[in-house]
Amino acid sequence: MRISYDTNMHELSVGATLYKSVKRQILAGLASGEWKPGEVIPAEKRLSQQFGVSIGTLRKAIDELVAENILIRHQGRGTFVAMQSRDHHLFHFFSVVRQDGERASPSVSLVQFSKGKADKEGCERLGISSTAKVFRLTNTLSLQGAAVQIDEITLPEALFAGLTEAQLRNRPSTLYSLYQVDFGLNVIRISERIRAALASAAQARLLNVKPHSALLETHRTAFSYNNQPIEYRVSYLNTAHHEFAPREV
Amino acid sequence: MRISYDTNMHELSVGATLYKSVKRQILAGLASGEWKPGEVIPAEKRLSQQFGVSIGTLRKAIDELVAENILIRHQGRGTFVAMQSRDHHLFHFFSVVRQDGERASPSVSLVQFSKGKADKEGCERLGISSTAKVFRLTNTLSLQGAAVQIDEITLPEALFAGLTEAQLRNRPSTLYSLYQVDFGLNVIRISERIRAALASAAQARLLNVKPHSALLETHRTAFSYNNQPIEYRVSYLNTAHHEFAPREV
DNA sequence: TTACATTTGTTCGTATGTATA
DNA sequence: TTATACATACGAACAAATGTA
Repeated sequence: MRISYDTNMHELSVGATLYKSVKRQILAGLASGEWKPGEVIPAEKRLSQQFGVSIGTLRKAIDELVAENILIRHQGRGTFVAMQSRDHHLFHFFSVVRQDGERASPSVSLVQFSKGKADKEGCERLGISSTAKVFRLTNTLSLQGAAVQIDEITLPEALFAGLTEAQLRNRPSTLYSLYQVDFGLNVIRISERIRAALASAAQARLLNVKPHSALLETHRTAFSYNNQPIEYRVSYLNTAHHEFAPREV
Repeated sequence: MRISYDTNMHELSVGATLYKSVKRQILAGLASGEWKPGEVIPAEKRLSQQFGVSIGTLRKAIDELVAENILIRHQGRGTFVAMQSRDHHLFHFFSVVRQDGERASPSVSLVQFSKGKADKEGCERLGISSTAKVFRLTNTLSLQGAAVQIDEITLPEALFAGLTEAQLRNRPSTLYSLYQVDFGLNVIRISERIRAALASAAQARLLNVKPHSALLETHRTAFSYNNQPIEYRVSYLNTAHHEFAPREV
């Protein structure tokens, strides 16, 4: 058998290999909302025909997406778009524990909501221009009744068009679930950097500590498919009775 | 073409699938020392013949071992047994980066070495009695010439019998390499908790900061096989120009 | 309960591309 | 240049799990 590869047929210009191209096309389908979390995507055979590649190539593309926890395969049932439930978001992305090791889910309270421009670092992390409009919100997180963390969150207006304060106050689940359900934005990865800082007067008031207490300052960028940054947040944690617990390695 | 699968030929009794069986056989070769860290293993074609499987099946077995960082493939050169080198320990367990994101390896300086008893938390983390003897050492870590972190390390004497100050000062590589080479203790997992703290006078002097500056305080327990704790350390990081970078999730 | 269609999982073998020594 | 080794791609056959008629 003679096999000839006509690369032009498959638009291989960027990622160089065919299966990477297929992977990108599947990711595009996810990003566009064509296939939503929890739903089943078309069968391998059908997708391979649709993309004009062999079943093996299609499987290799899906293999990588499964390894990245973006798709989930069930033999005999199909391949599904991974769903990030409240619990997933909570225990996957919330790393604060009590000093005795006890984990609990925080109760969130919105203290400020406005529209404006992002600061310099926010623009960089979100990959937006310094003139772009953003939503800015401030939350306090309470554990066992006491406020222990302040979250200052920046969201690009281009991605969260129409977001309202009421929407935030009335949301039934986590913020990341709201991103998913109301805006089709799935947080699949976060990148964090942690520093120590001294509490400002305003922070001290919110957290009920003395000014110039030591706080844990975390800068987080949250990404969706295709490494698109969708949220930038700076958090301030009172570590008098709680700690930050990174993933074990 | 007629394909018949004679499962008995491949000893599939345990892992159920052929490639899993091949994977186990490769792992056995590694454990037996047939192929040593840093060495190249036989070519895929040769291994597939040796195990009596197709090249695709052999590749699938190796795929998983590569994903687990047990083997490393180099196109055109061969497949190598992964080595846990200085760099592995460094970049796997050292999470401090400069605020511009630049990573560098720290230069370590021993400032104190003694034998005594562990504090309460040290005893708990190491699972030893409050009367057990331990080694206590204090290091400063410098990046770009300036001290940025203090490490206070506690080691059970039962595991590190005969450890000397000279041994620590003259070690050619990382501390964890010394554990491995001189005491046969492999650090395979660490558990950390992070707080913010105010610098004491002594800490301020070592890190060249003002007393009551904010420092990042990390409590780490290092484990060997079978979840045996072998080291407890408390670190104090000056985050004026550096940050703690957890694994991305 | 059984039979069947559908879907993913595993295995085979071959051809060709790309990187390295 | 040549040989070797891994990387990508094709397609076929069969196995196992699942849901449904």
